Amino acid sequence: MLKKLLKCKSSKGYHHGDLRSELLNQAEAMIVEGGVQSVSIRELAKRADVSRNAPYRHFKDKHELLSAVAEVLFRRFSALFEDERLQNPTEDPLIQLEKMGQIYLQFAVDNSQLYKLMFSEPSIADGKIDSLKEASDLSFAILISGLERCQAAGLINRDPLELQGMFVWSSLHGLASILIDIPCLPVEDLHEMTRSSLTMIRRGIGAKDSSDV
Amino acid sequence: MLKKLLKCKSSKGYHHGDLRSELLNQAEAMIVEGGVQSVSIRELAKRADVSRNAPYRHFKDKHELLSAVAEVLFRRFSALFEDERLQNPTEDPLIQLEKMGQIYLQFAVDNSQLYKLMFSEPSIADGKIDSLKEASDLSFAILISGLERCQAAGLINRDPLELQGMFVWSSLHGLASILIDIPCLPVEDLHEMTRSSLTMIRRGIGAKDSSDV
DNA sequence: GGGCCAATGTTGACAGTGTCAACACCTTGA
DNA sequence: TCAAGGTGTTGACACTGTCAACATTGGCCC
Repeated sequence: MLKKLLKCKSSKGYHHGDLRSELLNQAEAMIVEGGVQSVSIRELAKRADVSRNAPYRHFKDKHELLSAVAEVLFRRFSALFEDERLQNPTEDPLIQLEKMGQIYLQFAVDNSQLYKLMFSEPSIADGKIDSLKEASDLSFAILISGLERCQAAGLINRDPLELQGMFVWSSLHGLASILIDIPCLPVEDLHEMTRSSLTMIRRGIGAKDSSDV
Repeated sequence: MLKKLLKCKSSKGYHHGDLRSELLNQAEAMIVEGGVQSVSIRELAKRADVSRNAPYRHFKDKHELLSAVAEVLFRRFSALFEDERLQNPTEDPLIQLEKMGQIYLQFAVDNSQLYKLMFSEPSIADGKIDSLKEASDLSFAILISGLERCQAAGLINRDPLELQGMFVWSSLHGLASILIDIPCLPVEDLHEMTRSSLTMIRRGIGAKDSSDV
């Protein structure tokens, strides 16, 4: 076992040592460079310095490979939110929620190709890959718990958590998708757009007074 | 010209008559059946009963073909909203807006594969295809004008129209995308989910009272 | 230690794909 | 009538995902 770790990536023998991880990393790099479309198993294998069909020893097919990448991303994504909360544990939960929103959009814009993969791939959809579903549920659970604390503190309405979570997530995901897919807006506007959207998520578009900027 | 129309789709000669439309229709059908992924130029040509490279006389490449399909869809999409407004021209603009929201989500769910194409294809993104950009802008313009009327009637806040439109569109698009890509929710919930989202778009998640169901 | 077994990597093969180039046919306008 | 150009066809190429058969290795039991 120790030997395996030591050997990893050094003196290339017949066995690679940690090909699975290597493939995931290279696939991610390829996606960043040219989008999901640009990923081919053969090119991927070439990058990992391995023969064209080696990846099939670690992933049933291309779809399973991409799903695995998506899973890694969802976990990294969730970790961003966890970190935020761990660093400021006593903060006003509503402010924490807003920060999460900013983190969400920043991640999506900074990693647009990766973000697209996370949702576009028909991967969460077919319940085939349990670990992926689990990883994406985790992100949602963190959002829900944030909303729960806000409700407990009387900072937001006591609507059903699922519906509220769905709405917040929708709004963020929608904005992220639009910013990514229709990049007519200069990136500098991201901050204004984000702030404005978060404000509207809080107070909606309508009626009542709007005296809080 | 008349001859061309008459000949269209009858006695197949060397020239098809209206291959471009035929290709668009068949492509749409293929997308509905198996998603964008399932569309191949060759299979498409086979369906149109024409040799494999004939499509290239009408579309530079596959991307341009799919963009053309997307354009058709955007125009059909916009027409749905226009129809709604034309049928009830004097209605309360806020109610009109809510109806548009329902139409939006219904279309997205009923035509999930087509809806995905409209946004997922890197088509609006690269400004290459002007007519597509124009078609998608049209949808947004209709939304904006709806919001404008609501503002004029004092039914919603007088926030900048672009920001407001962006927020509403984000929320709808996000919900649509999630419902499509993560179909864990039974379809019966669509109505409840839609209603809840539209309510939250109006009054947000937070603070103030929430005494209006 | 020796030898077997499963895991891992490799090569051959095949059908399918997008797309370019060269050719065939047909409609139309001068 | 006939040339031109729009439209459809066929050949060719490089590339892809993936199956099947084979090669090599590391680890485990005797």
